[in-house]
Amino acid sequence: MHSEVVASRSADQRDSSRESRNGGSPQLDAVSLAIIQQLQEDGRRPYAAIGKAVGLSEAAVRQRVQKLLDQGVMQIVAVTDPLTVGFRRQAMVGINVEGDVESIADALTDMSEVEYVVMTAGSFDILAEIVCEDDDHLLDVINKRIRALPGVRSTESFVYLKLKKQTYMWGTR
Amino acid sequence: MHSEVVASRSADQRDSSRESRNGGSPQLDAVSLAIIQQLQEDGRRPYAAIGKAVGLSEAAVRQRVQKLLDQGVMQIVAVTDPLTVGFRRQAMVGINVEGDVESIADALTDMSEVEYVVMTAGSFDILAEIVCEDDDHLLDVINKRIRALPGVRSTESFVYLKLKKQTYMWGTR
DNA sequence: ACCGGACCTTGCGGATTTCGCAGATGTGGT
DNA sequence: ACCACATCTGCGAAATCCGCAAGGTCCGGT
Repeated sequence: MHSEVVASRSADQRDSSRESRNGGSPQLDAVSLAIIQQLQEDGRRPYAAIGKAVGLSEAAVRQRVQKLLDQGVMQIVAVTDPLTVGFRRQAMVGINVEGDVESIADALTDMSEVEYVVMTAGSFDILAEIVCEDDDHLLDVINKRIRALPGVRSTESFVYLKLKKQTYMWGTR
Repeated sequence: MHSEVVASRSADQRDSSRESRNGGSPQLDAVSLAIIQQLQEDGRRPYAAIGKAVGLSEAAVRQRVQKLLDQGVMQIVAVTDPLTVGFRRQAMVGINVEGDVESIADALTDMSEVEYVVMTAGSFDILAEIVCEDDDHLLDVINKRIRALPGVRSTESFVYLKLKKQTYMWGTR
């Protein structure tokens, strides 16, 4: 039979009851974690190779991956460096709102230039990341479109000077 | 022969000289953009299917994708929802620095809990996103590790209440 | 006008991967 | 004990990947 992790597999599986002690919706066991880890290194890695690495058959890996995708636990996608794709201006915008915060957040979500929207506790109600082609574009989005939303009390912008880190390695620790 | 886009293909390719008017380092033409778009929808989509969609042969798509990966223009990876993977506390931290900003940014980059680091213009010198398992963990990272860095003058935290949008759709517009 | 380079196409096998299904195996509920 | 359910394994069959070779076209340089 194949390799390293195999011996302890059946035990590991039973562990899934324990792992499910995370509060997340569809509980993840150690094996699924390992699979995700593999796919975080290379989203196109073949199922057989993953199976060998985590101690599962090719078919089993396939089923797990499919379920993880169906459940929305993960997705396999191409991610790009905004700079090389022609977006030269980015900014984080802190927003303060009067009235319904969530409806403002929804409005931001509908803007294609807005890459990231999160409601927060602290001196901002919402943080939104904006990706634009140039300064004009950025100015337009912030001043004409965001500030124009009814209920937006104030905004503060943090223009990106240099992106130092950007990982997609959740669950890898 | 195959299908829709074929007729206008040779013309499209010649357009690539125009598209290269973006300032990005390794200029991207419209076809590569379209390929990226396909892989943003499904990172495992077969080359033949992509070729049909963008009007290229399977072999050509294969070569392009390989080059895009080699050049670091894009990567194909699994991305997960932090919540379901067991990280229940996230925050954005604004940091003010005295002295060398970049060395502080580098120090943050080395922390595994720090998912995102960017140097900014505005009332913060650095923004860092932190992903933690629970409140204790978050508190530890912010108070014990970040504030402990020599040169960090002050920090302000924005704990995430609700993530509303998170896309990886750059270049898709 | 000519050549070289970059890129695409078509075509082709062979190795690899994907995919569906049937047959274990283990677990929990009644 | 027995059944329902979930999961894993083990296959072939089909599809995909991958390298390679032989052109073709367009462009820029000399």
